[in-house]
Order: sequence, then structure tokens, then C-alpha cells
Amino acid sequence: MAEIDPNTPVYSIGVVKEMTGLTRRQIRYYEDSELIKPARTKGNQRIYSQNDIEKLNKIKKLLDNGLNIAGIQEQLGTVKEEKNKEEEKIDDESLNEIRVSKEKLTSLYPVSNRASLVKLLSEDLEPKDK
DNA sequence: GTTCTCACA
DNA sequence: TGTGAGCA
Repeated sequence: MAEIDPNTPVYSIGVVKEMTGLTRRQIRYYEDSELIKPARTKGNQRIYSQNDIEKLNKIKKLLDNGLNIAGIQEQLGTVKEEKNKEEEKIDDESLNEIRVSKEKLTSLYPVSNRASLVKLLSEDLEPKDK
């Protein structure tokens, strides 16, 4: 099948919303905070790429670690090309917590992020009484 | 039906 | 952050 690049935007906000567990408001807020840079469609619709999805998931993890929008902005504001100590610290905690085995690196992201992502996807279940 | 932007609480 | 209104 056709391989899609991790930076090829093909996800609509609805998909991103489900995959990240965030709301449209939050996603837009992060975008406004320069956390992500989704592409635009002719109808001005946002389209996210696999790369953005993982980034959103990372943000979700940050929120799970007790951070807030300010923390997210701090993370994204600090993390440009080099990862900061805080990110490593958080990832380390997650790693130690879940004790992820040697996962296959199929992403451009470091192992820490990958492991965190796996944890996130494994615990993406929210208490929805329905 | 879904998403977008802007604005308000 | 959530929600509403009007629009494409």
C-alpha cells in the first residue's frame, strides 16, 4: 500500500480529537500557542499529520503528568530542536512506571516519546458513563 | 454533517 | 475551557 509520510497531513480535527482525547478547543488553543502547525485545506479546514498526532499525544501526556496549558506552552516553547531536561524527566517517570519493553521504533521520535506514546494509547480510556 | 472563526462567561 | 452563533 502507499506509504504516507509522517508529515503528510491527512487527519481531520475529528480524528485528532478522538486520537488525542482532546477537545477542538484545546487543539485549537495549542495551535494558537504554536505547539502544532496543521495544514489548511481549501475550505480552511485543519488537517493534521501523523507527526502532529504524536505531538498532540505528547501534550496529552504532559497534561496527564499534572501540567496545564502553561506547562504545554513551556514545553513547546522550550523544545525546539533539542529536548529539555524536563521532558526527559517526565518520560523517564513514565518509562519507569510502565516499564515498557523494547518497543519497535517506527517513528522519528526518540524512544522516550515512543514509550510514552504507547502508554498513552494504552491508557487512552476515559471514564465515559454511557 | 462537520469544521471554521469570533466572542463571551 | 466550554459554549453559542453564523457561515462555508
